[in-house]
Amino acid sequence: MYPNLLESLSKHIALTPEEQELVCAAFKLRSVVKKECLLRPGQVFHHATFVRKGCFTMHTFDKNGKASVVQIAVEGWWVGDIYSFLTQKPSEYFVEAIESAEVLQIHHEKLEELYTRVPKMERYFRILVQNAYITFQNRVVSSMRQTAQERYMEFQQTRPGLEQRIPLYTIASYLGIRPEFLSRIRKRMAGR
Amino acid sequence: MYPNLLESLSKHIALTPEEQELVCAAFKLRSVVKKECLLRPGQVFHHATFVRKGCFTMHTFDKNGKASVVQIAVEGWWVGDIYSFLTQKPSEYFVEAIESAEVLQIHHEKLEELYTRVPKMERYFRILVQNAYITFQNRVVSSMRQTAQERYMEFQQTRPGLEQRIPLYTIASYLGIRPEFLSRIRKRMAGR
DNA sequence: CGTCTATTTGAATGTACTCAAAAGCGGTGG
DNA sequence: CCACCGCTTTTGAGTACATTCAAATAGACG
Repeated sequence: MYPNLLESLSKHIALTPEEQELVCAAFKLRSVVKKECLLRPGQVFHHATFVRKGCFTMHTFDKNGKASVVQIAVEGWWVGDIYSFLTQKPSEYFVEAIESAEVLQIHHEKLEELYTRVPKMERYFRILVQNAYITFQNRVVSSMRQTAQERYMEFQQTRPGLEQRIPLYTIASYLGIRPEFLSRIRKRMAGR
Repeated sequence: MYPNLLESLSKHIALTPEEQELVCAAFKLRSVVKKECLLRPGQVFHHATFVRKGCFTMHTFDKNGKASVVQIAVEGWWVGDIYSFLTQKPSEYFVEAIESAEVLQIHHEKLEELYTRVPKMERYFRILVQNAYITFQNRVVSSMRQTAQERYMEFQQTRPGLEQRIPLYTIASYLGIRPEFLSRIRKRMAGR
């Protein structure tokens, strides 16, 4: 049994004890060392992946070799390329552990099977996709109307504790700015 | 029967003639005059809405009264706040006709009913959400690594014909820039 | 035609980036 | 335990991209 997974599920669906067992039995625990990649461009993201411990980023590199961080996931979050998982088409992204981590994974096929036994899970994953969708829509809107500093302050509020845990350059890339500039923003906010 | 709706459905699912009838019968045709709103902030988006003719934007205004255009939809597209529709929660957006238009609409409840008769439709709408999701994810990434001019050129390619059809300030807002600047970009691209 | 709105232009400004270099920091091996 | 290495963060100076504000021009519609 995986209490943190169940807790996350319980936010959207109510499972009976039997269903909880079925669900947990379907997932496998996997350890991931720092800098290990769960996904590389060209690969299909085969496993729905719940972070039990540690921290991941999903990112790509542009032609100049600069990273764009699309997603940051810590304990209690799902990580990975949702689109590649749903369509089982190759991804364009890296999914990389930036701390040593533990994840709970279920293979795409096995999830389909689980849906037939625990249909509520289908609802859960549908809600997950909806939320991911709204997250990106909001990110588009806030990148249109907010300055880098405003986006950084929003980041601090919505993702408390992350700044002291992950490198500055990762946050900068997530916010769509250069590390040098985030450094200046921090200095400015500290009041010199 | 609505041929353009059926054509759009056929891109992802194959319907029998009987199913096609069922589906078309479930939709209602509605005329919309220029500047009319199908949705305003605070309202729930009750109808899945397919554009048969004309053009719509989905947008909000920030505290300074500046619009942010989140979506532009023409014939053959679906329009509206997917999140509000799926969750039946109030929206934060306007959905406005920028040309007089005709849409095909199905109420949220009636769609649920249609799902039981034509289960393939559930698949169709799931794919629609996935595509909307990937669209926004790509927009986040391209706003991180591209200049305004590059985004504009991408827009021209992915949405051919739209530039001569909708106002410059709408495109500018969609791209996240000011109209004056888009005007300069166009001038620059025309070669003086 | 006149009015209203949309677009263009100019000048000044601000926000964020580039490049280069210095400083800080953590780990590793002598 | 300290010196050194590699990587991250900070700092400085110059620049590019995009905005602001104001005014002029162009287009659309009645």
